[in-house]
Amino acid sequence: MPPKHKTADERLQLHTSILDAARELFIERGVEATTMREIAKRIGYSPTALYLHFKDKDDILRALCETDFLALAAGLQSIMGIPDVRQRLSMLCDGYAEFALSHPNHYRLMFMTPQPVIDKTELKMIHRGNPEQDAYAQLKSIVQDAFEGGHFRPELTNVDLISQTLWAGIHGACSLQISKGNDDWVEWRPISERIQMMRETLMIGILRPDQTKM
Amino acid sequence: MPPKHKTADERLQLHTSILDAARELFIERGVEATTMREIAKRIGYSPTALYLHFKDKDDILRALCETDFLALAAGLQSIMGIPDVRQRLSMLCDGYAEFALSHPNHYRLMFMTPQPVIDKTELKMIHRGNPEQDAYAQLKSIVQDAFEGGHFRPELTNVDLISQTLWAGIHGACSLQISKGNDDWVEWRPISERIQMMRETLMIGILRPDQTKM
DNA sequence: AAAGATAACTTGACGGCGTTAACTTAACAA
DNA sequence: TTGTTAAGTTAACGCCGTCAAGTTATCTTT
Repeated sequence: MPPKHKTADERLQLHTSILDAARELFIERGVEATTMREIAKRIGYSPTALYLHFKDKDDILRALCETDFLALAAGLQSIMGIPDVRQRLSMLCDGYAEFALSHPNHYRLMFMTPQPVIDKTELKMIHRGNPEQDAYAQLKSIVQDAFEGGHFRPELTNVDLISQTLWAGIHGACSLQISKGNDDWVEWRPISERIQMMRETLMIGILRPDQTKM
Repeated sequence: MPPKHKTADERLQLHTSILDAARELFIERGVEATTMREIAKRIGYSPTALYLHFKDKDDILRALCETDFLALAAGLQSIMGIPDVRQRLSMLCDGYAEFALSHPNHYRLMFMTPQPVIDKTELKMIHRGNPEQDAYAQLKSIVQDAFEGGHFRPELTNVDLISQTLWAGIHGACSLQISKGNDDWVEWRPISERIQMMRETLMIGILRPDQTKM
C-alpha cells in the first residue's frame, strides 16, 4: 500500500504490465468479454489505477494494436531482402498469413473489427508509408518493383489496385479461417492448403503468363 | 396495458417486430452497442418482454443471422439458371459481393464475427448442402459443374479447395472494405474496381489457360 | 526541521447493462 | 363462478466502465 514517487522506469514498467495483462486477457477471452476490473486484478491494482495510464478501455486496445502493427511490419522486414522479386512477393504472402494465423486475436483486432476504434491519425509512433513500419507500404514497394520489372500482366497498370487485390486475397483466406475455421457447416480443407492455393492462384492471376513458375 | 390471450398470428407479429427493431438497431449502431432496453423501448414493451420470445440477446442475433443466410442464398438462386458455367461462376462472385456490400452489417454478423454465436447444428430451418438455402452449396455445385466440364487447370483436383479459394478471395475483398474501407491509412482504389479485379484474378488463376475470356 | 505540494494510488459511487424472480391482470376453461 | 393460465410489468441482482473524492508516502520549499 505504500505510494511512492516513481522513476520513469517504474512508471513504464506498470504501463507495460497493464498492456501485457490486457493482451493476455483479450486473447484469452476476447476484448468485449474482458473487464477493466479483471485486468487490474491480474496486476494487483485497483481498477481505477488503469486510468492513470490510459484514457479508457479503447485506449488500451489502441496501444496494443499499434504495437501489433509494428510487430507485423518488423516480422516481414527480412523478406524485403530477398533478391528475386517474384519470390519476395510470394514470401510476403506467406509471412503475412503466418502472422495472421499465429496471432488470430491480434489479427482480428487489427483487420477484422470496425474502424472507429483506431483512428490512425492519432498514431504518432507509426509513420505512414515507411516500409519498415507499415506492412501495406512493404507490399506496395514489392509490387512497384515487380511492376517496373514487367512481371505483371500487361492490362494491370495500377500498383495500388494490384497490391489491394493481393492483400484482399490473403486476408480473405486468413480471416475466413479465423472467423469460420471451427464451423463445421463447411467441409474445410486444411488451412495450409487453402493459403497455398490462394497464393498460387493470385500469382497465376496477376503475373505475366510466360513464366509463372517460381 | 391489457394483456390478452393472443392468437398465433399476434404472437408471431410481436416476434417479428422484435426482430425488426433489433435488426434496425444492430445495423444502426452495432450489435454490442444496442441494448435490450433500447429494442424494447422501440417496440413499446418492457425490456423483459423480449425474454418471452427469445432466450437472450444472442438468441435474437442468431435468429437474424439465420434469416440472412436464407436471404443470401435466395438472392443468388437466379444465378444458378445461367447456362454457361463460367458465366455462372463469375456472376456468383458478383452477386455475393453485392450482397456483402449492400448489407455490410448483416455480412459482418454472418461472416466476420467469432464463431460461437451461431452454432449451426441448432439451425433447424436451413438444410445443409441444399443449394436453395446454402450459399456455399451453391458455389460448390457450380464448381462441381465446371470441374466436370474440364474448365479448371489440370493440377486442381479438389472441388472443396477450389470453392474455398474463390470464396476466400471475394470475401477478402468485401470484408476488407467493410472493416477498413473508411480507413485513410491506405489509398484505396474504388471498391468496384477491387471486386472486379479480384474476380478476374481468381478466374485467370483457376480456369484453364486456353480460353480465359468469357 | 516543519509545512506544504504532489505523485500514486484506493474507496465509494453513479448510471447503465443483461437477466431473473416475483407480481399483476385480463382472458379463457371447468 | 371459480380457478388457471397467458402475457405482460416492476423490482431487483450483480456486473460493467468510469469519475470524484479521499488517502498517504514521498519530495520540495522554507
